[in-house]
Amino acid sequence: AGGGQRVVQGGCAILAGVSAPARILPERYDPAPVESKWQGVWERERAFHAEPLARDGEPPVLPERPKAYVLEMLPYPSGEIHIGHVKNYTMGDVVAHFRRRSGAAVFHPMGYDAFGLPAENAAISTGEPPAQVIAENIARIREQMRRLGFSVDWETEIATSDPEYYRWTQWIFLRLLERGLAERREAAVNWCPVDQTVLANEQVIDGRCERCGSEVELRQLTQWFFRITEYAQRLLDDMDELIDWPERVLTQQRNWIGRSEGARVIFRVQDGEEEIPVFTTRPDTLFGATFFVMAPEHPLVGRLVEGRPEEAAVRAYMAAAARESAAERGDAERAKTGVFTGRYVVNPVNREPLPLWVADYVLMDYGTGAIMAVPGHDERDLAFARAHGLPVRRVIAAEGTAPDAPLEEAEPGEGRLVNSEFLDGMEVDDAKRAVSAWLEERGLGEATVGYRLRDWLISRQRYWGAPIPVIHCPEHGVVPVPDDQLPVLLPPVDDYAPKGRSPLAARPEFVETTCPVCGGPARRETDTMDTFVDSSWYFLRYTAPHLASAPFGREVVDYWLPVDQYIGGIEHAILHLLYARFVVKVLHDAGLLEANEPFARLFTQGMIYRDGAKMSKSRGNVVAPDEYVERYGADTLRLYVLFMGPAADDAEWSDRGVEGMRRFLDRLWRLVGGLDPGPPVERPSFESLEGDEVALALVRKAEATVAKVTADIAERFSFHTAISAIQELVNLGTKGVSEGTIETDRAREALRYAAQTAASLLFPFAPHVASELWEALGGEGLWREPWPVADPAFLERDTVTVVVQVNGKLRERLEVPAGLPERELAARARDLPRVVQAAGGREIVREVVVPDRLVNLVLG
RNA sequence: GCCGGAGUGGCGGAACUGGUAGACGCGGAGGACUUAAACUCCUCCGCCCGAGAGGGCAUCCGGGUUCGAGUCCCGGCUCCGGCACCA
Repeated sequence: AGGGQRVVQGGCAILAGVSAPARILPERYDPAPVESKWQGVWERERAFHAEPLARDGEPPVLPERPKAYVLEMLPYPSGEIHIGHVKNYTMGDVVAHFRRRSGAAVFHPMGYDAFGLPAENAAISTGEPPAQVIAENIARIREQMRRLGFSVDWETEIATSDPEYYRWTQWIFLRLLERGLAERREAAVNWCPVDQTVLANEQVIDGRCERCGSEVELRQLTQWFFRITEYAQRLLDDMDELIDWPERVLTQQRNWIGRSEGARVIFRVQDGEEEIPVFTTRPDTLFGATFFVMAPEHPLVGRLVEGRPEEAAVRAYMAAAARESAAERGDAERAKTGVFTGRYVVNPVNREPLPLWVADYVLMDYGTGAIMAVPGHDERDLAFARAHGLPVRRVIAAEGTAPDAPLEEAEPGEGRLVNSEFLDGMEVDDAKRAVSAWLEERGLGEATVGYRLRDWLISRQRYWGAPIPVIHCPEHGVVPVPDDQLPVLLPPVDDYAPKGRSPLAARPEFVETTCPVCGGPARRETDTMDTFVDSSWYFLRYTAPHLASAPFGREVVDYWLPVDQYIGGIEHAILHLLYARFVVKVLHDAGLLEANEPFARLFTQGMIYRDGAKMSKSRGNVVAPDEYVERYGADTLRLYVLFMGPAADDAEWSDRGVEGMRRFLDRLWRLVGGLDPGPPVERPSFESLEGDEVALALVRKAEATVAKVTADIAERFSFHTAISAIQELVNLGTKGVSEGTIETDRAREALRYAAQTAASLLFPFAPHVASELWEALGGEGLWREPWPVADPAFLERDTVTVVVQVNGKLRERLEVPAGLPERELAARARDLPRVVQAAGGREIVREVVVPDRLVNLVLG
């Protein structure tokens, strides 16, 4: 379409002669100019900036409007964004736009999880410094996101590797240190031999490094831990009350925390003073204990065997256990090995001496590192007893089983206690309570709870992270860096390749310092923090991105938190999502924050596959977002990633599907482009459309679509059905045009109204093209246009289709006025020829009538 | 083994409170437009029988509840995710 056609609009139709009619849009939909135009408009108008933010020396003004903090998990700037990010950020954008137009103050920030191994490894491979690599990647990612048109508030953008940010990561570390929740101690820890650093338990998957996949070793090292185990119960309890999360994520966290109820029972070493407590979930089987086992790492083992004939064998066993990998150690199928120590412990309930063994099937970091072995009722203990010729005793007998019946396998659970003195005859649960009470009265134990969760190991022997802000003084031990000396800046180094100790240790000018307490010479801690520490509080910092006096402002953070809708990948179910909950609870307990939970609602998206496989560069099946933006436009891509299927499910990529989505936008573009110029129309009243079936059908469909799309976004997170509803509306409009049924003025107005509605509803998904269409239809600023509300008059029908069944089988459909009385409905149904035929003369014994829906005639 | 989720056309999926199974899209078949093609538009497509009218069978399998079940209950199968030598 040429520019000359605009003349027609100016009333010079005569001069323009018989040339093409006025067009409100170019003939063809070309996304590129449309998208850059609207991106420019939104940027100039600061359309998506939200207040309040915390600023130094400026008290915040809190809005009266309801707030909505909409957040997606921030990306790692280790390369470009991939198609999974597009899906993630588009979902967030839909919610943000929807809430904004529904009247909420919407906070929708973005940042970069910029510290950590991915960025550092990228730097190592390119030879550039990590800071430079991530700066380049951030610039590229930011540009990609802009081209996708996300309604992000770029004024609050942060990167966790920025000193302005990690200063406060260090500050938070110090608050944990103050509260006794950060602790340096020796423990058997996971060591990745390729990445040359320790890992948290959460970062070991099936005995392998979460990042590089290599088999993890166990090493005895002194490391920094966050005592997340102190919060195990609260992390569990608050799941039920405070947060609305997908069941599978909650289940994963529950499994990970692994609560089990049981008892602590104290065993005394025979001929010695040592007391060795055990944790058991089956204190009722205490009389069935026939031996006792300690983990090879148990600190008491050395002392117990010292100077004894068994010492050499035990020490050899301990050394062998220390060489095992995490996977070997965890393998339940392996033969049960162990050595006898020559010592005995005394069973507190019956004074029976039990031989004390050391075996690697007992783990040091669960329970107490020692167990009472009950081979009659525990599979592992039975395997060990059989391998080493130890006795097996029955203490639980199922109904009809003799107390001395032999045990073929470890029998758990149901039955009554036998061979157990004062417990005999009790049910298992009663016996548990009875024995716990008995032990407690005598100071020999008590009922207690065990957790599988381990403390969070946060130190890393790698360069690209926030330095742990403490100083080691020969006089004063571990001394925190004073708050006013933060940040402890990450020094530039030449060689940050992993060597098994922090590269910071090779910089004397970094390491050598003075003790803040005594001023004497001291050494800085050289380990850096796990990146999951950085990302455990970033959503707080967004509310105060440049605040210099504090990590966040109390009033502002209390206004925005908790995040109303958080969206991200399921892979963080027990990493980031658990850590962030923990850190927020700690800050809450420290009185720094009102919120007790960071994320009120969570949505976890599915993965996108291609050719039946996970996308990867090596497979060559990666979908590059930029190429699709180039070819089809950002709006098409955004729509397609949400249309693929339920947002929570995995989905298979299809280029044909993308083309189909583009065809839909082309169709809508042509529909709107064929309309006349003019101002937007109001919704016609229901009465005014009486008698005009075409007009009525269009407005009805428009209103039904409003209701459907609103519910799908707000209540169901069902974006693919919302999009298909808009497609139905558009299809009805294009069908009317192609069939030539839009003949009356009322019908033309209704079509225009339907097109406006389609553009309005499409906006959260495809904001550029929707804005352009809206403008073409005479509207302006669709991003601030109130979200439509359906008129209920159009949702009610005056005629309805009633289904007629005979014996539950569909036989006929009946078009009747809505609200027809039951008797009338049944009478009409009975007389239908097909019903009569189906009945075949048999008597109707029952009529089930659901008004406006169905009649079911039951034959005798 | 324990915990959680899921099984619907050729494919992705829809059916939200037990009431028309298959919306929307992909794919396929036929047609219109075109010199031709692309684009676009129209019609049809769960399976089986039937020329048709119509009928039968269909939501993983087997039972059950109900006038009526993809949806609820019981039993089983398969797949996916988490935990697992955790005492």
